[in-house]
Amino acid sequence: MSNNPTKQKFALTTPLYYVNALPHIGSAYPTMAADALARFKRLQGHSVLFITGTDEHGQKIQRSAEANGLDPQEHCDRIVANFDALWHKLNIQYDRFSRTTSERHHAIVREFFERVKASGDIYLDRQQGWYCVACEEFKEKRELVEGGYCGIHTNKKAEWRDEENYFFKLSKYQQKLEDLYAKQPDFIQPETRRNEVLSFVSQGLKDFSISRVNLEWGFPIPSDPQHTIYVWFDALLGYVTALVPPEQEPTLENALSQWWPINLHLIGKDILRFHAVYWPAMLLSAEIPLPERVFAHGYLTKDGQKMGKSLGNTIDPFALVDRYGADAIRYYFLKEIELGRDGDFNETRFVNVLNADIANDLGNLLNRTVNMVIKYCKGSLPKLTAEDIPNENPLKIIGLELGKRASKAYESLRLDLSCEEILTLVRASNKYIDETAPWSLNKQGKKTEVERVLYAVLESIRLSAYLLSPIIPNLSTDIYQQLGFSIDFNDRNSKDYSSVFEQHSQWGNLPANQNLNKPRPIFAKLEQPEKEDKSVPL
RNA sequence: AGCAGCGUAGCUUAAAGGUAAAGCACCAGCCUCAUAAGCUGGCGCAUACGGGUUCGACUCCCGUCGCUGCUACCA
Repeated sequence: MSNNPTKQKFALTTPLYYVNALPHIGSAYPTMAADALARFKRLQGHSVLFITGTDEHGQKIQRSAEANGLDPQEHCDRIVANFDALWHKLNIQYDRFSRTTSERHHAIVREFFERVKASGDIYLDRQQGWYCVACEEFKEKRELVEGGYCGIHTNKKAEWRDEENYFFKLSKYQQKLEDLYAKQPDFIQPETRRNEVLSFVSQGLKDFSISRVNLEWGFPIPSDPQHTIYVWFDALLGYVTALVPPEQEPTLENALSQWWPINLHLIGKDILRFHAVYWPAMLLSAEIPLPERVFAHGYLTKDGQKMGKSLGNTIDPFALVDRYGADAIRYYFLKEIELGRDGDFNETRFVNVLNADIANDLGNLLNRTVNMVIKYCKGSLPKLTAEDIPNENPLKIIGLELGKRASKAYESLRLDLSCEEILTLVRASNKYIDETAPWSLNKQGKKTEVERVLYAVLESIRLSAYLLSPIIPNLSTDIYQQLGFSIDFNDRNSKDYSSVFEQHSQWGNLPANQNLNKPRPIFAKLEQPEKEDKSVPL
């Protein structure tokens, strides 16, 4: 009866977040999505490695630290603690937290650099031009405003620099990259992002510089410590470092032996090029197999507007979780926004969605049904199995297809669609109750019919909770426990549910005679936020 | 500026030539097992605008307006 296929491996990453400031909703969003996918894969019985982490080098970090009177490392440690705290608040179950300031990472960076150098893809060249310290980059003359100030940082005067930098021969990989995109059409997702990359690459690739002089906070170029390795040959390797089991030596061999190639890099669209062009080229140079998929998520707006410090409309993820709880936040961002597109946060909409879907449709459904079981069936599940429910039963019809449909949606990172699919069963269940009216059946003494109805509904709730557990693990656990299970969806190692996806994702899995627990609302209805005084601004 | 994409009911989205759909919000009716939840119905008289192709266009073509993204080193 062992239904345990060979464990498939699945490794995925979030971006390694830059620690120049406290974590914001823009970091929380992809991390929640990645967590949901990781949980789904674990649910399917896959062996999962979920990597997140931080990118901690660069002049900006050094500056931020100085501004706060801190040593850079101390500064990083503090910010990292905040990231970690937020991940815990949001119930993010990462497996590895990769920090680019770790010694282990240094070792990987060094080794990787040498590999690429050995391929003849690194060379020293002179770079001259106007340099903006704030941007940390060279500017074209046309990008400067009057007086030689940076166009972006108009209070910063660009400095003339004439310096030697190390370069990576990206140009050499033009054809190989184009072959890759053609051969692996799914390498870059979604489609619009892929098209952007294709168009970019087709314009012809130029080598890019991978070192800076006058940059202290970073790793030195191994053979030439005057130079510091600049972002991409440092940060991207953070994914690789994370693959080394903690007890093993940080070598490329150890890193690549078990979990490579990474199956999914979930990133923001701002760093698409680096993941979809630079990164595969670097790996080709180092003769390392390529990741499977790079998926760029969209950006968030608040009430239809770009978020920004200057606008003063940022969303504080800590405050949001404190106010509404992790599951509510996860649900909103994952269900209401398609991952590959831009999306909006609006508190009124947030409250409406949570109340409608979670408090009313799902929460109340559970509550009303468990109550009926207690009243009409003495508190334990009917002695029935799925075979006792006719195939024409509307819930059975939907339920039997749901596992497949939801899985397909999860696989393609359409978490929104997955939720929507599941909700159709939830809604149908409420409708089914009204149509069959178990309270009337009970009065008429039709015990068997009451039991069938309640069984069908409870099983539908069970399946819905199961399939939603990657998104709302706490609520799913709560539902399962009221249904009499002792399963905790936050228990990563639970043998109770991992590896038995085939059964649990199937409608008809509810055990007969199980004792239900006392019904209590799983999610209290939210109040609409105070209406802001919206004085017309015109 | 060039290239690409988008613009559907108050909101979020569906519908890739054939009577424009769903959820939320709002209103009414019904029910009572339930978290004033649920069910039914209604409202909203929605395809940015202007042309064109077609028997027929949200869908294809052209133009206008608006928004977004990309156009190399934005950690």
